[in-house]
Amino acid sequence: MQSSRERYLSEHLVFVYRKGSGAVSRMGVTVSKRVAKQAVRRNRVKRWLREAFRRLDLCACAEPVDVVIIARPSVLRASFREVRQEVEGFWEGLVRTRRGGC
RNA sequence: GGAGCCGGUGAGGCGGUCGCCGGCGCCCACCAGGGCGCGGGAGGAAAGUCCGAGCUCCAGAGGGCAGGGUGCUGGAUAACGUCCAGUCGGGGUAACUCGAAGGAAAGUGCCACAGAAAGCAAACCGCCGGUCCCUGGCUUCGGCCCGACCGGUAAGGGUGAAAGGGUGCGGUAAGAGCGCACCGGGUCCCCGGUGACGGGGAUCGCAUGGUAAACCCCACCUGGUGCAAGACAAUGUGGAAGCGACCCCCCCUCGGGGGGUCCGGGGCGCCCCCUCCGCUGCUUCCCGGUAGUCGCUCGAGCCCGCCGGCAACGACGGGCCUAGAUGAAUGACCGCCGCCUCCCAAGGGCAACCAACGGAGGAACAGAACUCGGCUUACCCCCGGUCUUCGACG
RNA sequence: GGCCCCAUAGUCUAGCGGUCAGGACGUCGGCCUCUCACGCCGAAAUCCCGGGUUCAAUUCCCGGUGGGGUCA
Repeated sequence: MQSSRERYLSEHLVFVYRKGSGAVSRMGVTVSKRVAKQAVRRNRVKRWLREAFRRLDLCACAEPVDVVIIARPSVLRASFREVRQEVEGFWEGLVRTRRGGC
């Protein structure tokens, strides 16, 4: 995944993605210790990202996509609402190029 | 009312919607798996990994050495560097709290700079006594001062973190435990206490500074390894190295088996005891590949009652089952109630003060990773104590 | 998750408990030179932080913080 050239950057997040190999779109999360030393803060960011991804309309995209979301240290200052908007912004930009249904 | 001390089984509650991870039951399915229902799902520190245990493997965990740890006393405990009760010594007005708190007459080392001198006594300035008159000064010509030499002195000055008990009086040429009083200290005896130690008496003018979180001595404890331990499976007919010497006995054709001595190796610091291995499959190392199942949650467990004990804790009886993930599960949103701080102030009270309604804000530190017992560190707030203290008022 | 190390000028490092914490490279200032280089002189450190032991701590002890290594 890391070798994929397709990337999308937002204020607090980095999205690395490529055409998916499975039947449905999948996602992975990277929250390093650089983001926060405390495990509880890293876990909260991961839960936010998983929750935001779960609420996307995955059927909007023509082909399945694998994406890795990397958190930047600035997410700690953001709220769940902001994080969710960034994920939705990424997904809408992706869907615009690959319109379709399930 | 303010400030504080100690303790705590507390760490918002209820309801709803969408999700996540295990368990149990039923159903569907050849399998992979899926559906429905019920029930469970982070902490007091889950953290740091600083101690102690269980458990695991190293054949055994047996002796010694090295290394490490602990260090007032008595008890608690599976154990501890923890806890409880006390002793002594600091801190605080107090409630209370803190203390690596054995030994410096077993030995060794160190004590920089400064200072005369730093551990054994020692005289730089000074003080005092004696002798001398070469030099200088004064002279009433006897001498005197300065000085030199010899001796006494630890009271004063100065140095230092520290200078051989402290203060006062007497004493003396000047001084000095030289003598006395009080304080401190050593030795011995008696009494109380299991003991640390405390109290009392006698006696010694007092000799031998500090440092052991310097080496060390004494007492006690301690084998290593850590669940990525370890077990089973899956995966390569992969590569390299090792498998010794001699003697005796038996079956006796080649050959095979057993025993002994030495040698080599393993036994996770070293040595010993003991023990295992030394050729047709094992050991060690390297390279490639795979991260599956178990270990994995019922345990020195939690709650209640009662008894023993000042207490830590223990005995008995009854009840309960309370997370098991593996790139790693608890999140998102909404409603109501409750909590804290500040503002406003109806009202209550003799007063200090308290305070309804309303408004604004806040709710910490932090996420199990084999499991327990502690310690340490982080942290808004809340509750309790016939707790302490200060202020105001009656 | 377990275990084990390290921390000293900008960087890499020395440092029996005792004055001014030593050295190399680099940086800055000055001298030398017509200028640069070389050379010479000089400057810059909370010894990671907080306690304790000691007369005295970079050093010894305890507790934190931040880095690094290793183990299926």
